Amino acid sequence: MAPKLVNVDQKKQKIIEGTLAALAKKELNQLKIADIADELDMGQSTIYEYFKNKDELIKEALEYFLQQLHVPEENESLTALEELKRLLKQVEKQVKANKLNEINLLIDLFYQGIKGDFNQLEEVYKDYLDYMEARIAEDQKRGLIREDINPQALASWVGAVVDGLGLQILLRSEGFDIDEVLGSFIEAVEIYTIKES
Amino acid sequence: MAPKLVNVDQKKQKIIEGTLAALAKKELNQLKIADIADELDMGQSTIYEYFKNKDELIKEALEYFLQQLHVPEENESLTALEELKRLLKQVEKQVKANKLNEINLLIDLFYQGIKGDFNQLEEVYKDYLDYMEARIAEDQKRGLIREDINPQALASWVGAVVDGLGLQILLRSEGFDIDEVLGSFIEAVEIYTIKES
Amino acid sequence: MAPKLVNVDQKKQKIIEGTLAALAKKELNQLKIADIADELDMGQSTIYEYFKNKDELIKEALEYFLQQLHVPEENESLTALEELKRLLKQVEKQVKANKLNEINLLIDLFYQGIKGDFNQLEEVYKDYLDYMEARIAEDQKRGLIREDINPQALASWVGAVVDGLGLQILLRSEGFDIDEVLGSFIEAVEIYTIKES
Amino acid sequence: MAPKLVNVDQKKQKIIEGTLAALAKKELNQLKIADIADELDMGQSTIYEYFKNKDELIKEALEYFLQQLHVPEENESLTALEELKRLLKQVEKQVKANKLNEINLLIDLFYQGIKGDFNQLEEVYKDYLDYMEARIAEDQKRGLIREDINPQALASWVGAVVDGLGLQILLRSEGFDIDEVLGSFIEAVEIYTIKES
DNA sequence: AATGAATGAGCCTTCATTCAT
DNA sequence: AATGAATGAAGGCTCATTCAT
Repeated sequence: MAPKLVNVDQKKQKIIEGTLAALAKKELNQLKIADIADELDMGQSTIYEYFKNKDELIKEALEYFLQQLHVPEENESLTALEELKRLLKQVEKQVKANKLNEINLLIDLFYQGIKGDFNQLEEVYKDYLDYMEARIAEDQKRGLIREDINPQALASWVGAVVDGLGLQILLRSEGFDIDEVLGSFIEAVEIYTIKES
Repeated sequence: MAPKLVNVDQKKQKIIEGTLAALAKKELNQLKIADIADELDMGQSTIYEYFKNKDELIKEALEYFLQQLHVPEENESLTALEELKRLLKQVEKQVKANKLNEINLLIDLFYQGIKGDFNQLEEVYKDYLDYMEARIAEDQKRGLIREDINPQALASWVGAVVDGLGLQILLRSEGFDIDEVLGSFIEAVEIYTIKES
Repeated sequence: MAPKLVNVDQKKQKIIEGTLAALAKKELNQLKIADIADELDMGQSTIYEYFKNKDELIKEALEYFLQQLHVPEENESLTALEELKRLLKQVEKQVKANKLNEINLLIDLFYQGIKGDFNQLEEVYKDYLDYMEARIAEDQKRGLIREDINPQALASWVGAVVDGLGLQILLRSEGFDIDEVLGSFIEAVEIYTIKES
Repeated sequence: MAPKLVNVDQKKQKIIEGTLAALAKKELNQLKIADIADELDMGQSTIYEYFKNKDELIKEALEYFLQQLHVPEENESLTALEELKRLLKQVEKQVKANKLNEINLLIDLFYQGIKGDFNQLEEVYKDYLDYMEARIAEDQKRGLIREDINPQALASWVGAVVDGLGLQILLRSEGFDIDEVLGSFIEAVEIYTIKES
């Protein structure tokens, strides 16, 4: 009679999900181990059977969260502009669905990343900009985007707007018409990039 | 007969500066009163003679920091584009002078603001965007900017790019050519806004 | 498999008793959490697992102490005079057993109550006087006590003497013959209350 | 030109009065040196020029307060009953004038005395009971009080009632008819003590 | 003599983490 | 494997007291 074996990874996964669920209710700033244990209906010490310490858990949870945001592979055939629209639409959707939690969590994530407590972010962020840069370069080959544009530079500030808008959304409770803003931005990018005949 | 008199505001100022200096060495997250006292070579309790509590001190320090970033009044005659260039130049200067501390502190500031621990930020940020919006609207009157552009929307995403680039600067240690990025961005804004004859 | 289980109420009880024991050695005024923890040979933080804060603990400890002083229900058939004698006998016993700690603690209790830091006392004290008043009224019905006596007034000053004597006992180290005092007082009450034929 | 000399005792007196004034507004428990300095409109450190430390100041202030309560010498020809009535009348007056501050301060005083932080009290209290005892003994000689009463015992419980009533007054906000209580008590003492013919 | 300024010692409380079952 | 129980370490804040002028 083999003892009941629990798949460790499965359990870690559960705890990570509980952590994210707890983060949806409380700032990372003041998230306690007790909150996570409560969320999971589990003893605090159990968490320590699967994670060395709180930092480790938070790190893995944020990593997992990042992965889930990742661009689906199937989209790789999109043009840069389409990809940007897709991305902005996603932001718009989150705002309209009032799922500010996710944006909020992203802010935490950036914060941790910048502060050096979450090195994964740098890598992931770079991957994301590289991906955007690759789309742009390809579009240039296809003749959809002016060749004299530096793909890396464009990817950089286009990516920046997404992050910056995230901040604004959280910061400005009123007088923020997201449709107008996104529309205006897209238009500017189109005018700037599109090869004039 | 007369005991030593200290200019209270001056002393508060000193403590605030010490706080900012301490913040240059340690995250706001984990900044202790002891750190500030050490930085100032002063007893912890002395700080409490001038500030009600830690939160108050942090708040005033961040406020002071914000004020120093503020646009000089004399610039009010700048066009929107000039103002944007001025702003970007300031960012560029900070980066090149390797004064990342300031940007870093700005990040803390945003973070605190978003988390609701520093309400001033919302106001200041709104002021800033309003200012930019006013510049744009005026330029439209002067015929420098296309009239069909929504000033608020433009101000919004232009501001977002600046913020987003700040994040990127801190996040990407290499492969980030700031001149290229800023140049490209400025160019896009020019093309988008300039009234075609 | 099963972790150590502790009866929470039992543990709280232990801590309360430790608190009272610590109070026997140190004034409530200057009783520190550390004193209680030391008394119990326990970490300070453990106390906070069972009590929200120091005030709460003190409150519950004093409540418990008060309860233990409470009149046994079986005595409810006593006459007012018998009840008074019982009460005074209890005081006498405490004095002779040199259990001044208890009286001392009562003083703390009164002090806290008067200062408004321990609202229970007012209630308990009122209950006690009400009980005495009821005994008196009943005795009046039975014809044991003169009807023209105001039961509430009598209960009031009879109760007062008990408290006042407590003070005296603690204050006067010598020249205090408790038997004489109690005897004299009882006699006065008898003469005053007994219905003359 | 002689330097301005301040009568030290006069200054100490002022500080003591300020302390009592401050005590009228705040519990002894939580009276800070700063409160006293504020009350006197004086720097904290000045107090330390006249008193070694806080304890010393409090002690002297309470002593002064006690002295002021003292029985006027001219009353020494009163009978015990008259003296008791005078005392109770004083209590009644304080209650009706809503000058609970004084009673409150007396409580503090007793508390400090009992706790051993204010040894003067024991002495003063003993003096007071001795005085009452002497009155009683004299009345016995004059034939006003039954000779078989132990003067010390009577003085003791009569004093106790007065103290106990002070506690009750502070403790019971309502349902306390002071006239009734004092009347009943006086009556009992009269009946008990008066020599029956 | 007077006092503004500075401060060290101390206490309550929180929380991540360990231990014992 | 799971967890209830225990706790050490740390930090914010108060306040009596001292120092320098």
